[in-house]
Amino acid sequence: MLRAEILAAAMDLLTSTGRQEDVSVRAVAQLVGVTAPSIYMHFKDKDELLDAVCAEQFAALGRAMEEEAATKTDPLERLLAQGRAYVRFALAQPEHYRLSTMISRKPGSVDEMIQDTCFQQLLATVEKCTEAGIFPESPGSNVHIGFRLWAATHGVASLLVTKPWLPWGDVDDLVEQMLRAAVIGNAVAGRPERLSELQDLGAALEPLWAKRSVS
Amino acid sequence: MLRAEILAAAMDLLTSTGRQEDVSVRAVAQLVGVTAPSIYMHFKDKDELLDAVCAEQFAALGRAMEEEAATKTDPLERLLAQGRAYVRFALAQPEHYRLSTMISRKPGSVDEMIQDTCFQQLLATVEKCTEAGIFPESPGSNVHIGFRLWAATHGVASLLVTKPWLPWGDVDDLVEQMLRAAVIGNAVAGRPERLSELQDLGAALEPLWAKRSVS
DNA sequence: TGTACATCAGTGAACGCGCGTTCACTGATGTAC
DNA sequence: TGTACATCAGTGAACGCGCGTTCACTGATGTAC
Repeated sequence: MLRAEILAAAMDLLTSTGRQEDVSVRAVAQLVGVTAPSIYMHFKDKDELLDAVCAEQFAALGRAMEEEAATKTDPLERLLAQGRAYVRFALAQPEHYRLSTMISRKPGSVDEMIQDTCFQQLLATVEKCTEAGIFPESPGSNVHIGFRLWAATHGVASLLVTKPWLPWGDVDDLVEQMLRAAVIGNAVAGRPERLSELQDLGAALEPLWAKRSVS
Repeated sequence: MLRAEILAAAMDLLTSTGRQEDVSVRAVAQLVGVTAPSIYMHFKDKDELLDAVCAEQFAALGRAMEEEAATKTDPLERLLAQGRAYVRFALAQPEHYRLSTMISRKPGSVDEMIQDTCFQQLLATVEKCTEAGIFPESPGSNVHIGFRLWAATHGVASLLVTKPWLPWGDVDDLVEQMLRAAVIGNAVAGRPERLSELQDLGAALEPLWAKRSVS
């Protein structure tokens, strides 16, 4: 038996039961066709197994984002493509997404590095966008923008995953609008002078920069 | 013993252990100073108790948002205030927030109505903003904008709660920027003609409306 | 005022369960001579 | 080619545990006469 088989079984189990708490060492073993103690030949304990599941999940997410982004050359298009891939991926395997992003796993785990890879990918695209003049530039601003775009994307993915029964309307539309609003918002925010170009709309938005400094 | 005492104990336990899975019927009973079976005089089962915890949580969130919003009259200021209150509330009781928004509880539960109350509050402010000309108007657009603003706010709250060790920088700043970007994005998105007012920035953002219709 | 009774919140013991994990073991496989 | 031995993935039984929940019960309190 291979470590990979156990990992695959754990992921399948998460998909088929749809409940993280139903993934027990015993159930995984049974699915592999092996007795429970065998698992411990490949994983120190259950936590290590779940960490591996998360790592695998993030690795796959990274691949999905890369694949989708590869179809575009324009940096802005790439950014949107990555966002779409992210949400689509989350919705395809909701329980995996929940496990990876909504359950606190120890920060020192394997997954952190791979998770970071996903973010680096996003960050690279943000940098390209900044070079193209889409986002404002200041020290560290790309990372901040990256975090905010991630938060926006995660926000919509996460709500769709945990509250699928709400009347979201057309999901593709929601995601598209969400991503665009996030891009536009981050492009314009932090540049009050651009807002004033929007004439009366800029005036309506005036409280956004009137009372607080925007770093 | 009162039902309210049990509820309070359950909420305290969630705070003090910081782990949802440590909230057992037995532990709650012990904290109240009562034996486990007594719980069943006030709650049908564990699920009903957790549902009540969620409901209480959303009720408190609603109060926090209302309180914060009450300090502002300008609709845009109110919107930002509600967002700030939301995130602050989530960060004050991270495990409560996780339980309420990241664990799938049955949609038919008590909490749905109260949860809806929070959203209605946000929606009312969005409507006022639309009337003030901040957001574009089309059938159902206020609800869509409400969902997107919620997603943005939840996104940042949720990441801060589940991944507090990431280098977010100053949290207040992050939240403020996030909320502003969300507002601006939703104000401008869906009105391509406004984007073109942004001159060269508008040109850079051109892919956002060039290839797809924005409803 | 005193007794009999009903009410009912709370008790203590027990149920069956599935869990993660351990341990000494088996038995097939590959290698050395 | 045949025998002796080492390796080691996988086994089966068992451990202790905490869980949600049930059940017949107790014992304090309030009411009726």
